[in-house]
Amino acid sequence: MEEKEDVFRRIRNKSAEMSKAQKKIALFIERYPDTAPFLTAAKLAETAEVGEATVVRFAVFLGYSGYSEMQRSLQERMRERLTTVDRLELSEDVYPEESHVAYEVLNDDLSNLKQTMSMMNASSFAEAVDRITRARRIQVVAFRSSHALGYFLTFYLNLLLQNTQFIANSDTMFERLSTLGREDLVIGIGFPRYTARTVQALSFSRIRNVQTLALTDSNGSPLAREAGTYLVASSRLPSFVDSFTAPLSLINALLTAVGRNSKPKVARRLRDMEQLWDQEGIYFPEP
Amino acid sequence: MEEKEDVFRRIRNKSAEMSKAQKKIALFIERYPDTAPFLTAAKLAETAEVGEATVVRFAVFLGYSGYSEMQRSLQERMRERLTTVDRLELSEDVYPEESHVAYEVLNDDLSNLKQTMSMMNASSFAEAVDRITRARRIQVVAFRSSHALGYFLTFYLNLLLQNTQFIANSDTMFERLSTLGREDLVIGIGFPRYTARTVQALSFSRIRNVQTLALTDSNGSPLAREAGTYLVASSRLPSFVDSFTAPLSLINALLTAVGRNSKPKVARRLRDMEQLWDQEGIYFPEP
DNA sequence: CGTATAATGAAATAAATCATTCATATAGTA
DNA sequence: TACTATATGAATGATTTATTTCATTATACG
Repeated sequence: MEEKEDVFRRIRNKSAEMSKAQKKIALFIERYPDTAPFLTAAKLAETAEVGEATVVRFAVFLGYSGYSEMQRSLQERMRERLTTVDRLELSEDVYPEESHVAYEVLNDDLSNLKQTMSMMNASSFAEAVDRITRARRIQVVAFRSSHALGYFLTFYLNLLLQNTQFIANSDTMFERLSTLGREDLVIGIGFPRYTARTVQALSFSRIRNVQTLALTDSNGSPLAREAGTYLVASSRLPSFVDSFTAPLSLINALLTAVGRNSKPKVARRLRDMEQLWDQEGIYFPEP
Repeated sequence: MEEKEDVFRRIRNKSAEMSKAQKKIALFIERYPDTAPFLTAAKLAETAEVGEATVVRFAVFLGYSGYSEMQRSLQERMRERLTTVDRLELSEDVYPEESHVAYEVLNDDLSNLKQTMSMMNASSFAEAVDRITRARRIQVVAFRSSHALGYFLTFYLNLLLQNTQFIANSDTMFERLSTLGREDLVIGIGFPRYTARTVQALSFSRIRNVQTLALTDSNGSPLAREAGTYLVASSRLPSFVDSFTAPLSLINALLTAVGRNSKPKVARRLRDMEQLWDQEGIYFPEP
């Protein structure tokens, strides 16, 4: 089969010899591949903050006869992407052998997310957000493969509230837990096969009247039994790996909610960070 | 919020009062929803075998100001189709106020996954799996919020291959990278705002003929430019958090593929680990 | 069957969009 | 720093595309 010379490949091949303004255009197209195909040359120029003529020259530079031809190519490519996604729902066998696994797994994670959405308990979620927002100190407990989730949650909670610590190995766990009181919160994260220590952390804290929140995979999980509030996210995959995709998304949701909830305190801090990011970044404004 | 009045709904509502030629147009749009948005009025007229004027009148008949507006509506709809999951459209209203954020975020992560699937490059994926499988030693480089992803990937690669190390702070990075050779692999993970060190790790390694693989958010990412092979996963959220849901799912896919690739070796290893875990009581006993 | 009414499409006109020009700005080099 | 080569964008011209007009054809109805 003929080598596929779509816009994105051409951009990649020629990116070395691009001028400043051309790079702006390239970056925009790459970052917004489903907006670009519909834009007129003028609109694209405006959004990428370059002159209209430069956009046209960019198309020629990539080897097209003009802007129109490049646009058609972008549209063609978008149509292909769409059929790829749609076909997925029909049959998995259509995909080339070498990437079949990828579609399988991503598709299962799609299901995990949908499942999680439909199982979501609104009041538990609200309660979780409330507890996090009010807590004096927060300890996140997550071992082994859940470590990644715990780290992520801790990282962002500290960005928001500056009161969170991460317990990632069990050596000093109980010492640290025993410093907590009833205004503090322990967040335990555990998925099959559940780590015994995480369950212990929750029950230990609950007995001592420390608030507890669990992120786990089902209502029947041992963590759910021990925690004052718990949230559920599916993690099944036809693989030896457990999928933390849905739990991670749930954590995104929690963080976003906490961020919006504690507006006055957090808002300025976030705005400062945004500014910092803007200054340092080479990002395009959203289309 | 205003009821979503897309072209297809309008067509259905008005199909009773359509004339013969209008029915032709409606049928074409419904049958070729991913071609129609790109056609000019003349082309659409030709393909549907009606006059050009009739096409324009059809748009007005549906309540648009003209053909252009209908076309924009079709394009809008097409863009949404690429990311939105139809089945869930209903449930938005079902979500109560207090957990609406959750709905929003999880739904956006669904979009991210879908987007990632549609952008997936099959041959790059296969190449990535191959490089991981063949590598003598693997170094994973991931800083700041990508840390969680890096940790997760390292954790499982070690489970599978026992040859992976994680570079999470930059102090000793170059020392460690300089011990690698052409049979080794560096995996860089970076999302906006990209950490300069991660990019440096990749370019440093590439120059020294060490194999490189990047996980990043778009073709335009600086990591993509530096890496021998790169995989793309969307990470956009309307929040201060970046979403690593799709990247995580991609990592799941990589791990699963690597696991299946090296079956006999891995299977025994996994069995051994299970035994070990059982003996040490790391995991909570299954009920 | 004949007339009134609505629908249709080819062609003319209006609007939008693309491509080119040229004066100015920027980057690279001696 | 001054000079050259290159890149850039506002303005203009060319082309494509949408809309309107109007003569013709199809349809409904007494």
